[in-house]
Amino acid sequence: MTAPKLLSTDISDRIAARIADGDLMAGDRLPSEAELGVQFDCSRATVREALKRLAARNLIRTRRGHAGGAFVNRLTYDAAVDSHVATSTLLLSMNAIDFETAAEARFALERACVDLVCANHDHDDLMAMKHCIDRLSVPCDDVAFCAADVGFHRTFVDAAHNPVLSYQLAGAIEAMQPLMNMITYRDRDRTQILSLYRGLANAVRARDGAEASHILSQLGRVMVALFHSGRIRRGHA
Amino acid sequence: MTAPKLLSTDISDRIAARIADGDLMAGDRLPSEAELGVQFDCSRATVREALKRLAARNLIRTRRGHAGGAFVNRLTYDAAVDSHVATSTLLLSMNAIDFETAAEARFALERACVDLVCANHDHDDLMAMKHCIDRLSVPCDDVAFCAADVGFHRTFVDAAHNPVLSYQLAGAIEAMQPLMNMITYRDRDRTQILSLYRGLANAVRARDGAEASHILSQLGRVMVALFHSGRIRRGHA
DNA sequence: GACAATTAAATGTCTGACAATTGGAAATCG
DNA sequence: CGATTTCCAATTGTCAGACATTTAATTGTC
Repeated sequence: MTAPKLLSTDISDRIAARIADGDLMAGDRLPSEAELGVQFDCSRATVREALKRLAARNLIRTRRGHAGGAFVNRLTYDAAVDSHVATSTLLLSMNAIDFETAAEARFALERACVDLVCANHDHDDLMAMKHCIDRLSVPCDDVAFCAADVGFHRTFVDAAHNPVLSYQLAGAIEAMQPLMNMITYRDRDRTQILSLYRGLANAVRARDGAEASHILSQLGRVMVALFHSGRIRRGHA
Repeated sequence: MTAPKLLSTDISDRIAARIADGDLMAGDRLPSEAELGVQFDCSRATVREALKRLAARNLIRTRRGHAGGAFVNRLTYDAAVDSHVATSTLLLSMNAIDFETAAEARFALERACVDLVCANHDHDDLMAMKHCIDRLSVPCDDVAFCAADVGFHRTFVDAAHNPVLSYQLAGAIEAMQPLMNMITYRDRDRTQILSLYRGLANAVRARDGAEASHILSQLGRVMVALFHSGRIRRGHA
């Protein structure tokens, strides 16, 4: 007694399999909804529900009009990052992950980038990091500070010049933002964090991986300490 | 002139936002399709398309029958890993990532786990790693070898005892399997890899992070060399 | 040849209906 | 009274047909 598969899920699974197998390539056009209805021997409404599933997974996009229809999507890095971030955020929020676990994972992952960042970064990366630090230096509310903070970390990761790494890390970094948003930063907290960021940027410039790694570990400890020092706002944005 | 949002996507986005905000909690029941149709002033068909989108993203599940309806899902780690793996696999396959880039990212990420694995592993983890090595030691075809290989790496990562890390890494590890499946392993290749795995397991047992990290770097180089040595099968499974 | 009107093809939405499933309530039987 | 069966109502799953909307190609006109 397996689950009696619903018709619409069966259809979407079959089409998804053809895409994953490379049978349907990016850019290919699927038959029209009416034709698919004939092929799968079901109504257009059922086909549509199957297509909506695929569209939600970013596997296809639909265009209306004369030469419209459903087309197999090329999955871009941006779309994949969006999807990854959304899933990660929901996972953390729905499973009551404690801050230590999330922070431990995040800073471990960022340390994983250190060697590549030191090896591959260029002048533009350093400028981008400096720009983020400048943004963090001006007075602003906690939410804006956290948003700029996320920007700094993503800039750091991108400096590894490895898109797969950037994609994977984006999920970990962005998903932590809701947790970080709960922290109320005092001025001296911000000063301390900024000082560590400047140190990190300098270590990267000097291509000193050991120092950069060390600073990231410190950062992790500082964030956990901040979180546990009681300065927690309740009721997120 | 932003994109003229479709009604059904607008509805699914609004419901998704309520879930992400914690307004709708796991287990909560949404109004029936008919009621939602009244609320959003649209037909049931449109509501259904919106709900199918949410179902495809694992945000809700639907039950038929008397006390049925759409219920907010608790996003489990397993479901999140499945989604992450599917997205990562598609991303790599559709964007023609070169093996170096993917391998560089993967082994960097695994090195990120080394310290935690050495610190947190227990006896069960060591046994699980040994079991995977045993499976890799028996003669088998390349596909089975790769599958067992994936098992070893996931066991290693899980030994860090950080579910967030396991979740993130699963995407990187599993997504590389199709690329790994293209390699044809000679006996001496397998011997070399197994020897490195045994060394890794021993380093973990000895909680020697530096040695484990070193072995992982070696592994990365070996895999890239194997891939570039011309022993590539074409036409994946 | 350039521009406007027409048209055809396709998706987006609506309406109404029926089938399938499920949980609970009512009826029945021991 | 208690256990079992039957029935019923609520809800999703599917179907059929229609109309609205959008878009690109075609045709017609100047």
